[in-house]
Amino acid sequence: MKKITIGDVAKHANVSKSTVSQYLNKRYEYMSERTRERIAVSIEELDYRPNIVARSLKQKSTFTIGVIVANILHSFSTQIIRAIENKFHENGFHIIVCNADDEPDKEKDYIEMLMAKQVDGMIIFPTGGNMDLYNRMKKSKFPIVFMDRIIADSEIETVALDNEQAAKLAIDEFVESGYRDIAIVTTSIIRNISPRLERIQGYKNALEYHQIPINPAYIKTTDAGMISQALEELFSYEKPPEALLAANDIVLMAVLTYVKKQGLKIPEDLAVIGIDEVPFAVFYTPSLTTISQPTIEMANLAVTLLMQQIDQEEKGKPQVHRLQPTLIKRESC
Amino acid sequence: MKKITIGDVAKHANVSKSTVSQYLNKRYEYMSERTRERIAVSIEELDYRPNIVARSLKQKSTFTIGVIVANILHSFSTQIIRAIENKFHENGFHIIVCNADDEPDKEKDYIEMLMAKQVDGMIIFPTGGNMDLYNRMKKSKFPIVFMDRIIADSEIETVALDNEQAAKLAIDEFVESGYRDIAIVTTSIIRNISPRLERIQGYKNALEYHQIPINPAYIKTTDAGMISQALEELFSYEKPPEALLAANDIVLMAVLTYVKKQGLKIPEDLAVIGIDEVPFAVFYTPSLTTISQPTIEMANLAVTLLMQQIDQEEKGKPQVHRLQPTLIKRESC
DNA sequence: CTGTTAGCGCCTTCAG
DNA sequence: CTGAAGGCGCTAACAG
Repeated sequence: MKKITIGDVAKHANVSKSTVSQYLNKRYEYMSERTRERIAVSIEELDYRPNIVARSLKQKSTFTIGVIVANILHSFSTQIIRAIENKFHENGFHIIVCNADDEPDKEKDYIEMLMAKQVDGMIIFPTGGNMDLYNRMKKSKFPIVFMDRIIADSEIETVALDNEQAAKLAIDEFVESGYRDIAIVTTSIIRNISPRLERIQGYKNALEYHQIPINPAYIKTTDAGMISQALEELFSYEKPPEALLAANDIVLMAVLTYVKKQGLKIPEDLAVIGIDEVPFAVFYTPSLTTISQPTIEMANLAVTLLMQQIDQEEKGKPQVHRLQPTLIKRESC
Repeated sequence: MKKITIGDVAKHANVSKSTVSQYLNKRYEYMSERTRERIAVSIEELDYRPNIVARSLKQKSTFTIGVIVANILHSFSTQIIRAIENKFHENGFHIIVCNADDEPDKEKDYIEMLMAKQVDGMIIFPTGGNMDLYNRMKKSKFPIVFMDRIIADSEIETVALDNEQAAKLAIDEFVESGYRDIAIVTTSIIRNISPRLERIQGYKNALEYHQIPINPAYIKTTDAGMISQALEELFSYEKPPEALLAANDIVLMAVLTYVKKQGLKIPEDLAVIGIDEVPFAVFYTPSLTTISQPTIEMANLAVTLLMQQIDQEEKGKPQVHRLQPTLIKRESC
């Protein structure tokens, strides 16, 4: 059951390897009708398939893209991955998805692996812990675009949400509904992950805008596993918040779990808005008001930007591209 | 910024390419301490990374595995993918994930692409629409394991849930809670997708076991988009069911949406059990009783079986490996 | 212990 | 219009 190669086809069709190669690459302008036909038949009969690895070696292009997400547990990540895959599939590219688990070391490993595999480019949700690597890649003009998280001074094309606006949308909604004691809880901030910082900033700005004093005790940032403790604290205050912005889907789920355990009622006891659209938002009772990210556009933009780099279309200065969130009004606020 | 190769390293270290190659492959038993050191330094200085594509061409092994899921929208798929990726990562393998979208043509495309890319093996959630292809792969001893869906006569190692048991667990629970009018709804069955068929069969067997007559009107199978209509029908009957088994997570979500729209109360108006564990099961009110698949074990088993094939460990007849579901008792029944 | 020599399967001039 | 020859970067005998 040996693998059949271009040589076998050539022999079978009584032509040379290069002729077959021409055929494969659709350069049959200067090829006789007859040979073309013969080659087609041979390929068919032998059930030949070109070896992409060999081709890649020669052409320095593997038609595969590496995608590294910081944390695949966020529904946002999987949504983006799906959209990216779709888009690349249209372009004949494959993607290799890697999950860095928020660990810079793992990310580094993956980046090096993917480089070694000669991927044509990468889309990364950066952990932020590998500046040197990012810079080296940038310097060597390796095609790369960042997603979701802004890495200061990285000079790398980045697609991100307008996070301040996301928080603002939520706060505006809360305020409009008459809430003033509004808390925000996000996952840990110690590694300066930009969306979280920005969402908190947006929260503060929005409160200020509405002339509501900022209560630092209403801002909780903690590891995913510690969210329920943070909530307990929040609700042990003399004046617990009446509204809460969950800065991502993981926080939202923790909040809902806490709410259930405490027998709180939404929105009477606590109004809730979550950033990130979640599948259960519609049928949860009450249905959940969310701030949705335009995942498809974000993915498409990232793909486009990457393809431009791959195709060497110089594009001036790399930028941060901010896409706009939208509020999906439901009943939790 | 040219790519630096093994040749550059050799030159830099004043040795031959093969010596460097030895070094890279950790065969330094017969290598002088000095050369080893020199090579290490050169690699460091030049920031050299081996080109895996070239290595793959030579070694006929790419250390990458293709994973094709029939439909990535099932949470089960993503859970399995995560687990598979984890496991392969331990083995130094990468995976390329493809989504066939339940379209055999797309599946075919992907299989051929992956073969062309010389992946070392594939794990497939088969659509069932490419028997000829499956057989050809099988015949050529290409390493492959099927997941989730049984393809009759395929002679391919398969990891699947004991689906009849899954349904039985649910029915037993319903019956124990005093329900007798029990419906089941699954996504479409026209392409004979085995888990769905088996779950229905398990449902029937279990009812029979409990000496409850089977009411065909209580068995609904329909496209994902049409589930709400099916439910409407179900509830327009003179005697609507009091309990409902959602055969997968997509159905479950549709059911919950319907329930909300109609203002039904779970479990008073309708008891519900869903097959597939879902993230919102715990905090939904009432929390949802589910039948959980042992995703991690299933993934690990699939990986193990595939690795055995890759390592040429002949294993006698291929089998269908059935893993056991477990009931997670909560409040919806 | 290290270097030489041949490829892996394909693509690409460049003759013919 | 077609074939011969060389090379992509790496590995694997086989000499030395």
